[in-house]
Amino acid sequence: MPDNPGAQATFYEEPAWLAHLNPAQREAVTLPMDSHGAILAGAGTGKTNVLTHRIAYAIRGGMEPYAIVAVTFTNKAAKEIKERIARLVGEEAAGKIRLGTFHSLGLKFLRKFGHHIGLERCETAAPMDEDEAVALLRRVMKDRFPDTDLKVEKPKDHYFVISQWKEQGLYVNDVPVQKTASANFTRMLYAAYEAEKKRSQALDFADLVLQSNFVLRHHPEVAAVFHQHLRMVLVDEFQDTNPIQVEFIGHLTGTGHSVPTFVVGDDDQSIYGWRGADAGIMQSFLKRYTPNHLVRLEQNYRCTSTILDAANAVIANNPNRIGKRLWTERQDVGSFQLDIFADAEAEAGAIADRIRNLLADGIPPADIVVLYRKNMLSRGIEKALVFRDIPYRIYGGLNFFQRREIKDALAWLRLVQNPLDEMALFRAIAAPRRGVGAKTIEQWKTMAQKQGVALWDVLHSDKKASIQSFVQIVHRLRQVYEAEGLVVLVKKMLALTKLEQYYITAAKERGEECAENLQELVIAAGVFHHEMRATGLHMESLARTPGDLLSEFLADAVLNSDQGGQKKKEGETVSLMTVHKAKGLEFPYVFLLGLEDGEFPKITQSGFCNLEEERRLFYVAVTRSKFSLFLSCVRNRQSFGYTQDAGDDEAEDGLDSHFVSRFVQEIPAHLLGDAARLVQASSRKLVGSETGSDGDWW
DNA sequence: AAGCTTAGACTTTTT
DNA sequence: GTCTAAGCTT
Repeated sequence: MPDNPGAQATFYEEPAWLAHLNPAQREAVTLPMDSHGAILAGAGTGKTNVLTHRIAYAIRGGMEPYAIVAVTFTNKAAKEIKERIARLVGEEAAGKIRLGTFHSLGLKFLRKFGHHIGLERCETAAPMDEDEAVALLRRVMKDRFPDTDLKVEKPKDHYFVISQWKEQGLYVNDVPVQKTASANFTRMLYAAYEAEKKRSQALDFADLVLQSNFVLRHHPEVAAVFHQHLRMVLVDEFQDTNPIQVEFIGHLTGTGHSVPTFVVGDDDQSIYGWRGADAGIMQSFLKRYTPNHLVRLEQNYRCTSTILDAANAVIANNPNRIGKRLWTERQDVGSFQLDIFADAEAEAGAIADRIRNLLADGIPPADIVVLYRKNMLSRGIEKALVFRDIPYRIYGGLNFFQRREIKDALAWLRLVQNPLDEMALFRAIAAPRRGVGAKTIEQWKTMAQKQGVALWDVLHSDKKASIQSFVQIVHRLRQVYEAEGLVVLVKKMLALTKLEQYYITAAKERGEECAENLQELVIAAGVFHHEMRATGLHMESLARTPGDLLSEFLADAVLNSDQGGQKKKEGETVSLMTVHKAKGLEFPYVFLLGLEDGEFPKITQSGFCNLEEERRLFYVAVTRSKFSLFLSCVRNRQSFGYTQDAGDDEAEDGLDSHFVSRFVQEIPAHLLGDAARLVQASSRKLVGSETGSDGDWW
């Protein structure tokens, strides 16, 4: 390193700006720049701080910002990291770092190099969302396998399996012959799905990474450009990466992993196994990327010792950990309690009351979060909060860009961006209705095929007035966009298509809401425009193509779909989210509800349960709390409008038997106080029920 | 082709 | 209970 000052400059020992870091953090930040590093960072141990300081350390040492790639798992994390780096090295340098999620980096890559896989107009490409991908598969099934009963062979199920294969890195020809007829049918569908996708120039989520890998594999000259220019690759939340993402990283770091790679993660917080992530990925990194340094961050700055004791005790039940134990210097106790309610209504009411009291005591709403295992559980709390006039914000669930009216509007925008987008065409032409249905489209399709032209060209020769006006609107909007930009385009689109009036009359009670959402879309476009202006490029990337605003906006609507469209501002509301969404976040007051065994851990109807992953999920939930943690469960929880009893026999103190989550029972009794007695009463039935270490357990 | 009615699914987590 | 898709009617 010393004899190569140009590329790596001088890295001094413990500069003053690193003085506030603890020894382990400082060691991680200042690891030799020419070796790989794996940072095992427990919850609340300053993981992001280490990552951002490592980047700043490199830049201050003379590394060019654009020689650094940093990959995160969510857009939110990318944004936060960028802001924090900006504070360390300034906006300009921070803006040059190639930072983004795997998917946004993959998209940027394909926008530049997609022509290698036959992607036309690749520079403005955008992926389909999941609904569209499933719809495409359904169409394939109908066209190619018309005898299939779609109620038996559900498109969604097949899409799920195909996605799993793709996340594992299996291309069509890599999937082995399956054991069951149904699985082999999926295998056939995979090929047909890929063919149709290619024909219609569409991409699904997995393609963003998988197809990028394909290009990098088969075009070493492209890959070479990256590892020649890159000096450092960093991966956040490395425990959640799946095989195709690991391969993507491998392509960037080059043959023999010549580019120093710095991964940060926590095997105890690996909660995306269902998406192909392998909790053992940290271990295999240590084997494959050598030489390397492993640094453990175990001092926790977030939680009280009570909460840490509980979290450590629960996670200790997982075998196969790299192993670490969080500790804190904090002496304050906060509060930690469990409540058991009769039903979900009582639970929601009690939580909402408690939140109201906290707010009355002057606690800012932004300090409070309600966490749950699955989105559906937000409903009860929502109701209770609305009843008490408490402002809240739901993260995740059905998001803004997935609403029907918004998707219709986006279809118009997509058509303006690319008239050859057939899916957008079908959607836009029916919103509002203009006398075109399945039959007409079939005719057009055959006509297009016969003449060897695009569907869009066929529309031009149609003499019907409604079709002509449709075509005219698209052309007119294109001119509007080119002359006046994105925001005016969205406004004019609503005006010319009369979508708002259409929904007000057609959607009845929901009409007003639809119209409001469409107005919200104008605002979202304005915000997006503003952000792009402010930051130069929204998604910094490997392939920094300038890209036009419309195609960036459309891609953002798919890749970053949970942002935007929320009327209440962040910071003024209580937060509601799933535990998955909460990873990486922290709140002084955390409510964790729905802690019934079978719900959390989730046990499927077939009896399957990935107990270790569920336990990690519980560990993530508990360690979000900076001060207070309120756990709760109910004896009866309704689902689908029906009441289901939790247990059929009763313990002597009137409680149903096995309903409290086994994870709660793994918490040392002395930490739970009064509630421990109740838990113990319900735990007798559970003794010995845990058989296997993971996977199926009964 | 559009609008209405009904049947069935959804409920694990997300880019 | 709520939402969507398929089926039936106009």
